[in-house]
Amino acid sequence: MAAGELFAEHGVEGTSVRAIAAKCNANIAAVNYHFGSKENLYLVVIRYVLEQTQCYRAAELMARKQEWEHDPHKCAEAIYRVVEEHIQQFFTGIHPRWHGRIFMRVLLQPTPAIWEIMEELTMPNLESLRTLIQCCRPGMNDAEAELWVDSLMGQLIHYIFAEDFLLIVPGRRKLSDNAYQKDILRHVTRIMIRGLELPMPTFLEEEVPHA
Amino acid sequence: MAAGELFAEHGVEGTSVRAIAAKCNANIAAVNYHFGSKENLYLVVIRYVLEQTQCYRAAELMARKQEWEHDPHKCAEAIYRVVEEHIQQFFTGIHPRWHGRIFMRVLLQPTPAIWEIMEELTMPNLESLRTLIQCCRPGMNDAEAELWVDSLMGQLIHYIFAEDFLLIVPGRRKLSDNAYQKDILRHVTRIMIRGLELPMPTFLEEEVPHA
DNA sequence: GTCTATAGGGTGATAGAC
DNA sequence: GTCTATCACCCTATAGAC
Repeated sequence: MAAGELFAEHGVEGTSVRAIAAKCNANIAAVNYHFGSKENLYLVVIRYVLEQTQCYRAAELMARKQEWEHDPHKCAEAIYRVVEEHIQQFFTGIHPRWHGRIFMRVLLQPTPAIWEIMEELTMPNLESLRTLIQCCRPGMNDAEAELWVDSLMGQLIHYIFAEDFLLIVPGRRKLSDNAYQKDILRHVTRIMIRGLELPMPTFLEEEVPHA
Repeated sequence: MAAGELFAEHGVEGTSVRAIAAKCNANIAAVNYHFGSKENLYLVVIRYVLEQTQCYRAAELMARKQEWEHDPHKCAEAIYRVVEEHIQQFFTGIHPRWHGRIFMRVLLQPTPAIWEIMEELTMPNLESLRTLIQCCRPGMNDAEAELWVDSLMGQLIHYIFAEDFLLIVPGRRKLSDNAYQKDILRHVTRIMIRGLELPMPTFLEEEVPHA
C-alpha cells in the first residue's frame, strides 16, 4: 500500500487522500469507495503493518520453556534470539522502512480504535517478553519485569524513532548498514544479559564495534 | 505557549492557527502578526522547549572530570546523576507533559530548520554524554560509546514516547507517579552501571519495585 | 498592535454517469 | 468498480480599518 508510505512520513493529518490516489495512479473516489474514509484506510494500514511485523519468538520460547528455563546459559541465548528477531523485523530489509515508522506514529498517538488493534497484535508479544524475562530471573515480580521489557523495547525502538535525527549526526552509520545492525544486536543483548546477571554466551564475548 | 500543547498532541499538520488563537483567546491575525507563519511558530515553540529542557549535568561533570574519572565508584555515581537529571527534566512535574511530546515529534520528523536548533541545543548534551561514558571505560571507541548513549536515551525516551500506549495497558503506573519515576531511575541506572561493569553504589543495592 | 473581512486554495466525501 | 464533477467546509495568510 502506497498510502502507508505517506502516512508514515507525514502522519494522517499531513497526508491527503488526493496524494495517496496520485501515488498509486488511482482515483480519489475509488479510494473512498474501497476504504470508506481516510481514517479507516489508516486503520487498515496499521493492521497490515502490525500483522507483518509481529514477533513470535518469545511466545515460541515460552511454549517450550521447560527445555531451557533451568539453564542460565540457555536463558541468555533465549534473550539473544528474541532481540535478534526484533532487529530482523524492524531494522533489516525484510520490511520497508515505513513499517517501522507507522509503528512509531501509532505508539506516539494511539486512538481507541488503534489500541484495539494493538491489543490483538502487539500486546501478546510484550506479555511473552515479560514472562520470558521472569523465567530468566525466577521470583522477579511483574513491575520489575515490565521495567526490563521497557528497557529492551526502548533501546530498539529508539533507533527507528530517532532514525532521521541520528542520520544527520555526522559520522553515524545508517540503520540499513548490516554491520551496524549486528553491533546493535550484540550491544543490546549484552546489556540485557549482563543486567539480568546471566552468563555471557561465548559468541558475545568482547568484540568492539568496528568504526 | 498554548500553541505548544496543541502541536504536541496533534502535530503541526493536525493543528490549525484558528485552534491556537481560540485556545489563548487571541486573534487569528494576531498570531500571524507575531510569528509570521504557523511553521515559524512551530520553530519558536521547539526552540523554547529545547531550551527549557536542556541538560547540563553531563557537561558540568566533564568540566571537572579529573575529580572523579579515576575512581570507578565516582564514575558510577556520575552515571546516576546524569540519569537523574534526564528523568527530572522529562518525567517530573518541572515541565508540562507537552514539552516531552514536542521533543518526540521533533525526533520523529526533523526538518533542516529543526535540526539547526537541535545542533545548538541538544547535540552538546549528547556529546557530553558520550565523552562521559568514555571516561568511565577508558579506551572505548566512539562507535561503542554512541551505542551506550543510544541505550541510555532510548530507555528514557521510550517512556515519553509510548506514554499514551503504556497508559492503556491495564495495571501500569502513570509516569507522573513519583515512586514509578524512582523505580525507573534506579532500574536504568543499574542497567548502565552493570553494563559498563562499574561498581554498584550502595544506595542502588537490590531493592525491588513495589507494585 | 489588534481586529474584521476576505481572498485563494486545499480538504474529505459523495452523487451520478459510464 | 471506476471515473468526473461538485459540494460544503476548513485552512493559511493578508489587506485594510481602527
